Amino acid sequence: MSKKVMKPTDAELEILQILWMMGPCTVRLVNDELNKNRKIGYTTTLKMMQIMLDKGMLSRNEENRSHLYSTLLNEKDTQNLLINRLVKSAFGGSALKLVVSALGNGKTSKTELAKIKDFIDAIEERQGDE
Amino acid sequence: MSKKVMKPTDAELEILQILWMMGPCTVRLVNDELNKNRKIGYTTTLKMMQIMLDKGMLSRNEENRSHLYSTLLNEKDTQNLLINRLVKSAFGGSALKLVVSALGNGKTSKTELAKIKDFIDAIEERQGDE
DNA sequence: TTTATATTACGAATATATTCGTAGTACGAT
DNA sequence: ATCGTACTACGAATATATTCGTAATATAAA
Repeated sequence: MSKKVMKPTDAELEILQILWMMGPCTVRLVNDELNKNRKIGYTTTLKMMQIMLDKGMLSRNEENRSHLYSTLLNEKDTQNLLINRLVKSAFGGSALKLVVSALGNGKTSKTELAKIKDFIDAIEERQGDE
Repeated sequence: MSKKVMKPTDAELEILQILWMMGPCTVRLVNDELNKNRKIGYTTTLKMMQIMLDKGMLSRNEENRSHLYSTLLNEKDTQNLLINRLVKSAFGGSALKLVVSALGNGKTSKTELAKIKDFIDAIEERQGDE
């Protein structure tokens, strides 16, 4: 049971985000959602989702005339893939540098910073000594 | 004086990383460096760098026959651009989630984790109260 | 000088991503 | 049954990214 992980394109990621957030959707729903951000034709969205189906990123339920699409990509796995790629391709392999860059823009709130420290504490706790 | 920031493609990023690391380089040097990771033809690298020159990502010194290319993209700015895009496109806009994901794979050393906490402390210090 | 080598310029093939139009079909309303 | 609407399938245009071959030219070596 190997988990499916693949690198989505930008347009595919837009669609995945909607499916991750809203669960199984019709093309119509996804297209409406996309159009909140930018103008995009219905058949464009349809084609994209058909391609993603071909690629094995999505599945669909064809019981009804308007099909219900679901994502087959795990959100966290995909996020990890993208982060690891970015760390490798733009930060010389250093996750530290990436984190510093992510936090260093001054836009992260005190609350969030505190949460991150808590999170690190938890990791350290789990790691113990080695 | 607006700083130049643009989104490089994957292949372009490979080249940028080399130039950021090694400073101004000939095509030959960059190509040799690329071939440490994967086979890629000399004229492919040349063409890429010419395209990047067109796009305004690189400049070059033509005094000698073999031109010396330099990057015009600031490393940190580019990193920030890529991170911000990733946060937006895959993490629903939450830098916190990205950081958690980056640190959560268990591959970050105690030393690095400690460094990050120090870094956060420094940010908090700088932010003061608001 | 002649020859061999390294470099640039450039066109073009290939691959991939993104967009949409058209045609066909199912379904509900009249 | 007919019409209008919503949906799917599919081809294809467009854009962009990636790859490399060929030709021209400059430099160095013989």
